[in-house]
Amino acid sequence: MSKKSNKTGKDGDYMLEQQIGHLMRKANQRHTVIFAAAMKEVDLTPMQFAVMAKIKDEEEVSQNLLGRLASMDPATVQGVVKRLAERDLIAAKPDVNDRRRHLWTLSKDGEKLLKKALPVAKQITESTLEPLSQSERQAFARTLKKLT
Amino acid sequence: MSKKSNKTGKDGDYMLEQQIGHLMRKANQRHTVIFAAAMKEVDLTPMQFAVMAKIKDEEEVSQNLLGRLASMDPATVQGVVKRLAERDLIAAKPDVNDRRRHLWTLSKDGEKLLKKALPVAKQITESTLEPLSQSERQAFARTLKKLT
DNA sequence: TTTAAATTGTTTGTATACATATAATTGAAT
DNA sequence: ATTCAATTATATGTATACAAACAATTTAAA
Repeated sequence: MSKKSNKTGKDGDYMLEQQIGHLMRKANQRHTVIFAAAMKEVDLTPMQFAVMAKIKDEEEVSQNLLGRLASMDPATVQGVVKRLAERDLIAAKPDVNDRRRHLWTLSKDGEKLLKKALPVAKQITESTLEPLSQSERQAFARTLKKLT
Repeated sequence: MSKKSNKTGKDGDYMLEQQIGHLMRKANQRHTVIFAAAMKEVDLTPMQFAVMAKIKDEEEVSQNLLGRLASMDPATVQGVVKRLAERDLIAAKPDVNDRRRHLWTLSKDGEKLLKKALPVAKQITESTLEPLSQSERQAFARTLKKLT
């Protein structure tokens, strides 16, 4: 009666290993390990790198906008920029038009480090997707975008 | 020359929104929101629920094994069980054969709560996958398992 | 058996992640 | 122009997540 592919076992049991949340979490864990290993030299976390990449795109960004661009909470982005600023990789100037805002930019060191980090980041994406065929990669990305 | 589907932009620029790590992170964020909303009444986080589901499967488990079963660090599982134990949802007895170990079991309250949480968890999986067709769901799960 | 190696659990420190609350400031509505 | 609402950044508290170091104990090896 019950099929082999049931996600809930014969007694309606919950099978953690079959749940999509668990699978996403584990895939993410693997990606995080790959990321940390590859970025060991430049010493950037995924979110630190994302923030720097976004500042580069925008040239000058307020902290909140930065968060929205990188899909981060205002409270979370606050800590990320704080740590990057402590390392003098980014710096903030006051916004003359809006005294609430900090406008973040890359420092010279930040630009230099990001230049080193960018090809590493591309390699990380490649390594993460390595177990998949080209068509699987495309389907995977398409599916993830639907889940956003 | 450069194709529309390039992940790196015309100047070799890094496009955060196209990177698989970013997409996985955002999909996970959405799942987390769905989880928290659905589990609001029983008040269990994803990891708290996973730990309880695994204890139910095993009847009695040591803390470290619990972590391995739920793909958690020993240091992380420590905090999760601590918080569940504080709520008297789980309890530990010493292992007579190995004095290093705690054997965790569900309490009466824990069993009762888990019984309420299990159908909610299934609903969470369903809601998370809702934007996908049946075949997309299967492909997605298969792909995630490859990335594990 | 005694020493060495591995396992179990704890602790500390760093980094997200997000809810909630707050102060400062800006923009909109009247 | 004044009040009200929205926005920006900060601060606090809880919950993962994992590296690194550690004490207690068990297992394996010599």
